[in-house]
This record gives sequence, structure tokens and C-alpha cells, in this order.
Amino acid sequence: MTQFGTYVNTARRRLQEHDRRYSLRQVARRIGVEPGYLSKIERGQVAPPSEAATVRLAKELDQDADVLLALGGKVSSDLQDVIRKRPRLFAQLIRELKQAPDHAILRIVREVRDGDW
Amino acid sequence: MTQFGTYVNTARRRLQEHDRRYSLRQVARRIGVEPGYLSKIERGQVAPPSEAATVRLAKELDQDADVLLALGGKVSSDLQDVIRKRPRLFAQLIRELKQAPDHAILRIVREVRDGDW
DNA sequence: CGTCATGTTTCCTAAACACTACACATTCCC
DNA sequence: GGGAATGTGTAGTGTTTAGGAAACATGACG
Repeated sequence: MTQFGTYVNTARRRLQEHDRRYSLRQVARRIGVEPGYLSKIERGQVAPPSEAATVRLAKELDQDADVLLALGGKVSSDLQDVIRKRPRLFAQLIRELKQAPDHAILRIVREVRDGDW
Repeated sequence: MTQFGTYVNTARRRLQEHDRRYSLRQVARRIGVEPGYLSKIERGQVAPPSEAATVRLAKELDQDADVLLALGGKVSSDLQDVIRKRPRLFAQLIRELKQAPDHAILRIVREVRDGDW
């Protein structure tokens, strides 16, 4: 349930070992939340923070924002925007890809990036 | 701003012309909300309803749920679930497809459906 | 030893979300 | 013309979200 907190705590402590600027308090200050709040987040005492705070936290801890958002039960709003602009199309695509293996999706990504349409 | 309300009102009134079971009150009753609430929704006096209510409304009015959700500023939670399970992969894919033309996405949908991986 | 920084605990809250309750005026229609 | 049904207006409610404030206990260390 609190994958999020553990993940953040682990990532932060890993950085803290080599650099004491990664104390809970200092990280909290840099991402703009109260230490008490970050403490509760790390121990899963409260729900994961807002999208904005999650993204700042991910950057601070050098983690992938989409992954951290996912752990927080969220999907980046810029992705949602893309879907909301063409809902039928993207809904169909995503549902189709639900069971596709990773490599198939990666292949598509590459195809699209190499612009072969 | 209130695309949603207009869309619902239009769809409902179109049905109501031929079938008086599609009065605001009866539709409200069938989808399980108060008439006053649906009235305000249709006139954009309140924000679009929850995901669940939106889906019931779409079904009732024979509309595409993903489209109606999009008008309400939402993305179906089952799509979000798919993304949240493989955030990196889907984030990459969707951002890549952001600017792709419709036909290119449709082609991918077809390719995937015809299971050629 | 003192003080500085660290992590934690308790209590509180402002705003947003998702509605309900119910009275009211109007229109349908038999 | 009178009851039933329709749409609307006003007010208020419970819940969730996303935190802040401040005090507390613990340890580091110069």
C-alpha cells in the first residue's frame, strides 16, 4: 500500500550515505514541503503528495517522475492531456496494448520515433 | 468551459424528442442522481460529475464513455491503471504519439490487434 | 556539556469535490 | 381545470485532498 514511502525513503537514504545534504529536512526544504509532512510521506502515514510535489521529489532524488507518480497512484497530467484530446483513439490503443509484451510496445515506440508513417 | 453540459443536454434532448423517458428527471433517476444536480450539470452550473456518474450517463445516453469523460476533464481509471503498471513504457509511447496524425495511431491499433508481434 | 541538526508526533485547516434536500414555477395532457 | 410531470433555484452536507505549525525526542560532535 505504501510502496511510495518506502521507495522515496530508500532513494533518499542511498543519497544521504554519500552526501549529507540529503537529510529529510534538507530535501523537504528544497522541494518546498514541511519536514513533518515528508516524514509522514516516507513512512506511509499519509497519502502520496500532489502531482507537483511528487515531480519535484522525483527530480530531487534523481528518479523517473512517471515511475514515482505511478507509485503514488497517479498519471502525469500531460499524458492525460494527450489522451483527452483524442479520447477514442488513445483509449482504443491503450486497451489494445494492455496485454502486449514490453518489447512489442518498445518496437512501436521506435517505429514512431523513426517517423515511418 | 462547459462543453460537458451542452454535450449532455444536446444528446439527451435528441433522445427525448422521440422518447419521453429521456426527460431530465427520468434520466437522473436512472443514473442515480438528483434531478436538480443533473440540471445544474447540463447548464454548466457545477463541475462535471464523478467518473462513475459520467460513465452511467454516457451509457444512458448511448455515448462513448471515454469521450464524455474527456469532456469532463477526466481519463478513465482503467486506462490509468494500464499506464501505472508500466509507467516508463507508456509514458514514452504516449509522448511519442502526441503529435502523430490520427491515421498513424489507427494503423498501430490495427497492427496490434492483428497480433503481429 | 551544550547546541545543532535530525527525524517524528500531534493537532489543525482551507479548499475542492460530489453530491442531496426541497421548495418553486411552469407545462403537459386527459 | 387539476393532477402529474418537467426543469430550476437555493441552501447545505459529508468526504477527500493536500498540506502547515509547532512542539518533541534523539543523536552528533566540537
